[in-house]
Amino acid sequence: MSPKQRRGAETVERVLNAALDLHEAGDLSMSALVGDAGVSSGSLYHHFGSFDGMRAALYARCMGELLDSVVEALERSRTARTGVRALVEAYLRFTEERRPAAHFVHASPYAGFLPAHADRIAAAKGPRMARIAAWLAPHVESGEVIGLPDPFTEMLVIGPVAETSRRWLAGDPSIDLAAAARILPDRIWQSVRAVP
Amino acid sequence: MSPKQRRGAETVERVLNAALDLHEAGDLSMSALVGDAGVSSGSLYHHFGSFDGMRAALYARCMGELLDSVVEALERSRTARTGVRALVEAYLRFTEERRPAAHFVHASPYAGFLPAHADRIAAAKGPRMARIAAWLAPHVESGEVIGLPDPFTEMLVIGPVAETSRRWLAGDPSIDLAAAARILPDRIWQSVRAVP
DNA sequence: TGTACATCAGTGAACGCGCGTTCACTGATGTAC
DNA sequence: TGTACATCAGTGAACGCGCGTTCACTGATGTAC
Repeated sequence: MSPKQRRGAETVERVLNAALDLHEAGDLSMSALVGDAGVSSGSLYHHFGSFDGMRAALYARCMGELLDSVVEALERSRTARTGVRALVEAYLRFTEERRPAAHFVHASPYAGFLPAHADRIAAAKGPRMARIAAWLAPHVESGEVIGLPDPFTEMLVIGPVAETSRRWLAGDPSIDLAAAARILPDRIWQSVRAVP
Repeated sequence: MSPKQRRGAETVERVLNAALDLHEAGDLSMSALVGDAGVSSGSLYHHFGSFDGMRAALYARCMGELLDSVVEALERSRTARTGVRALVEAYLRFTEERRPAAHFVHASPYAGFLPAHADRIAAAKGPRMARIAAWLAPHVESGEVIGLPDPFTEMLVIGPVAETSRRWLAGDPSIDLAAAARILPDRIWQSVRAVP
């Protein structure tokens, strides 16, 4: 189902870009997408199998990009403290600079198309999450970061940042992402550091 | 638009209950709702004005209930530390015990019906949020809780809990709400306490 | 270098379905006198 | 206590619309010999 020719890969890109724009405008549908991307519905089915398949592909791409920028920031950091700070800042920067992608990522979890394409999503998330875990492990072992059962360190770090992004994306005028980038990193660090 | 007779109030309740069940089953639509609630579409329009109006009413009800249980837990606590703990536990308990309501609250923010009914939502949230703020203020003034610009204390407390709930609601098997209730309160407290 | 052929990519009219909405109407409830 | 009347509550057939999907087809690309 993934494109075998250069022409096909370009079409897929064009469709996903148009879909992201349409979703940001609150008007993503098959007919609108076919119009904006300049592609026939048949071609869209050729590449994605279904409309939901297209949405799953778009979700995998956006989520992959978000995790990439987070992982990149993380792997540039040496200490646990600067790593947490860099991760938080990268997440917030992605939200601001790539608003449509961040919006789609946050809007999708209950959209219903994820369960049917769980494998594709896992393929996009898995390797990146593994790199995050690999980065974190030595800092837990060294006693800088508290060791918690599996997803809770992630919840503590991602939780406040994701909630802040979500509110900003929903148009809450009381959210200032720049202020969040100043305030949240230190506070989040306090929640995951190991105090001997 | 709110019911003037007892009969009307009962119908509204019956409709909202059926709608919540249908949403939990992933099948909330006008026709399904009319069938399950045993009400005509005309009656539904009489009370809610539109399908989206009905969803806004359901959201306001669920969000009000969630905030009520959180506020109640908070106001039973005297110290800042036990308050944060009680809030986190109440939120997680609500997620587990009132799954359909929690699910609807988390699934709605990007559904598109909220902006058009913002006033109704604000009426449900406002008073409860004010009580939370009123509870918090003296603990900030006394120097127990760090004073942060407006929504950031909320982000730090709600963020990890909301993210945990969301994952659990989405069916993530790695999330254990009981473990979350054991681990998160202390860690969240570390993120908002003022260390002199 | 040229041609045959399999596969990939793309077309777009047509389809059925289920959605939310409307409206002219009947029945129930409560109040005024 | 009884009756008239305004308002609230509820009915359900009918409607139009836009949705995602299908399919028989043509055109483009790349490979083998």
